[in-house]
Amino acid sequence: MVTRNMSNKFIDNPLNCPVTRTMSIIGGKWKPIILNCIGDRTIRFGKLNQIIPSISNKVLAGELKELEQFGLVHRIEFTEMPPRVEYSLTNAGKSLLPLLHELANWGKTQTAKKIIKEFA
Amino acid sequence: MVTRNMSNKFIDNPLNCPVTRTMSIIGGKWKPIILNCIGDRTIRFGKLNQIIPSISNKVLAGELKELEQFGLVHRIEFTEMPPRVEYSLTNAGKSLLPLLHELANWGKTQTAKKIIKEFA
DNA sequence: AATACAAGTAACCAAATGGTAACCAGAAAT
DNA sequence: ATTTCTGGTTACCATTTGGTTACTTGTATT
Repeated sequence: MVTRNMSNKFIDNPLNCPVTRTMSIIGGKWKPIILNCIGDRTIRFGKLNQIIPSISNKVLAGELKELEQFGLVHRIEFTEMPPRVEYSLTNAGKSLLPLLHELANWGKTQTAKKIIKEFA
Repeated sequence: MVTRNMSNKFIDNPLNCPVTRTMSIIGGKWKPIILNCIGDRTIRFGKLNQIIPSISNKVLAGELKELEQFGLVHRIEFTEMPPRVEYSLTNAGKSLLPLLHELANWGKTQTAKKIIKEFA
């Protein structure tokens, strides 16, 4: 199995393609939104759930756990009752912010809005 | 259903979130790779299939059809035998190139490579 | 007469993803 | 005594996505 990218370099495996790597890390329905929502602040689980009410807490918990395993998100658990958990981006996570910003910017264009309007 | 983005604006529908819009247009396993592979050139179906051998021609055909419907890809069919079809990016499609470039760049970082190595 | 070519399509199947609803802990407030 | 608070987990189900194989078309070559 051989993949070749735009500059005609051979790639023996899809994960050697940089675009594929990025997408397999932050692709999916919720990850970029979550990362973007955390941004530069420290935020509690419940607050995230408020800001993105259309995500179920099961899925939110799962995505956050994955992002934490990837080292993109930092999780601090306070052993209180009721529990408190705070999330923030690690430096690796913050390195994604410019990309996420571009993602958001393109989504603001008329082009994007028109496509969504027509097909969603 | 109400979503609020980083700047704390309310969003009554996930598709009012720019990040979600972009992801629902170019997200998925293959679309960003295909767009990036087309880039600034005109390219035949078979050539794309050579460059991305790990995609089945059924899926490649489907993704290209969607991208064409979105107005991101231009398709010219020559009525010859055997058939010839050429794909290129429309201006709307080309407006994605900076974003795709950023996507690729982040995928080239050590951070990305390390995550892939550990979890794929 | 059979085979190859390019660009798909059709039928079918497997896996990943996402969603729902119920439940848990242990202290504090009603 | 019951309800509330938070940050989850579990079991289960539906949808979406992606993948495999075989087939088509008309001309040209072996």
